[in-house]
Amino acid sequence: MLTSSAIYNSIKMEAHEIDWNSYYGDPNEAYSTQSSMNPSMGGMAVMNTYISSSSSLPPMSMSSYAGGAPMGAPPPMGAMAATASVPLGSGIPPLGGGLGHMGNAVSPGMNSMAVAQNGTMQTLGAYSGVAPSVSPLGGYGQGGLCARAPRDPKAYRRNYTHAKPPYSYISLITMAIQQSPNKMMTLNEIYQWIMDLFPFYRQNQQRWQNSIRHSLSFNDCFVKVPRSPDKPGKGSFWALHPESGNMFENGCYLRRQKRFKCEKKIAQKLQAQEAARHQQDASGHSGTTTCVTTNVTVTGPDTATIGGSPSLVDQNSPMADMKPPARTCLSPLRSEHHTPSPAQSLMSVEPHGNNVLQHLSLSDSHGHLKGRPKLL
DNA sequence: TGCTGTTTACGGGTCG
DNA sequence: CGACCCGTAAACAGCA
Repeated sequence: MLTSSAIYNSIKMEAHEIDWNSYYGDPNEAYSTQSSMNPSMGGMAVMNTYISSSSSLPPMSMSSYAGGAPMGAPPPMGAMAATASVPLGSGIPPLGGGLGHMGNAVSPGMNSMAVAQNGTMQTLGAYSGVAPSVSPLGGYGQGGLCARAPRDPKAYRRNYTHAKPPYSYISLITMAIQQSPNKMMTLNEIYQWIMDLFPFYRQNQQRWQNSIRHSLSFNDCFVKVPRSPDKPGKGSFWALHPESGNMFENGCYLRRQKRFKCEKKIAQKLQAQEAARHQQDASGHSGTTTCVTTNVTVTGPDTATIGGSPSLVDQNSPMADMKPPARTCLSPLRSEHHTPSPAQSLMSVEPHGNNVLQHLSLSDSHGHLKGRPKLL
């Protein structure tokens, strides 16, 4: 069984390591850790109530997740441990055995919330180590790091349930997608998943949902998977770019170490801009007979979209050049064991029955992680 | 009409 | 201090 200290040791903290157990010494505190609920939870000792418990969940229509695995009401924490086919803490690698691993290890019947919570369990380890500047806690709860103690700590802690989680939207989306059976979700499912887990996001929905949409579109690490004709509905599925695997290194979901960028996509964008510039130049020199030729290659309606049609992912498509990342398993979303990459997962559910993403695993990658190559 | 998706812009925070 | 990441707002287009 993993002890909380084992989890602490296994996760690279964003900043300082804080012993929340000692801070929340009072088990009756609203924000005490939940290890007392079930000893078998092991590492759950570091879990706090940023994650919604079942009791706090309002009745809401649970959408059916991709793959048809219905998401029921989250079970109590104790039930989670009891229903998990893999005893929590026993088969989980000390590092990198988070969402991705659990998402595949648990029985399909086990609701995805449990998986998510299991996965977040480790994430919260990093969470508890969040730097004051990053955490919504501010200086709160930082023990010796606390710049100014709240006048009424208990009252503060009670509001803590609905405090904003320290995860970026990209992290949340990544977690949501990773925990889904098919490693892809619709926009609405992502909304639901986030709201189910984090009460904070049940308010101001317009604001953060706009950010979610922006994140999905703007970040190359998310790819759109069109619906199959036999699965009509609104919106496409969203999956993780196969190359985006190590955005969150060392289990830290607070801030990406590297930003995933698809080089080919960038190149195409530059080419398009170049072409536009040439065209503008050409029109500006309309008196001349100069013939401007460009090398712009049209690769499809949306270079970030995959699986739309057999011809969509061709050799010119950025997706055609993707391959599963070399997994050294640093993120809790990935497993030491062979967790199917998002691409591999998608292969089994590709809407049109084409192994579109097979391309991804066969050809060289043009995707890369841009940004700080160095870890914390 | 509302949702989904894309894009641009801007400001704040973090890191080397 | 610059580069980068992130959150937010907003405008716009397409679609069910």
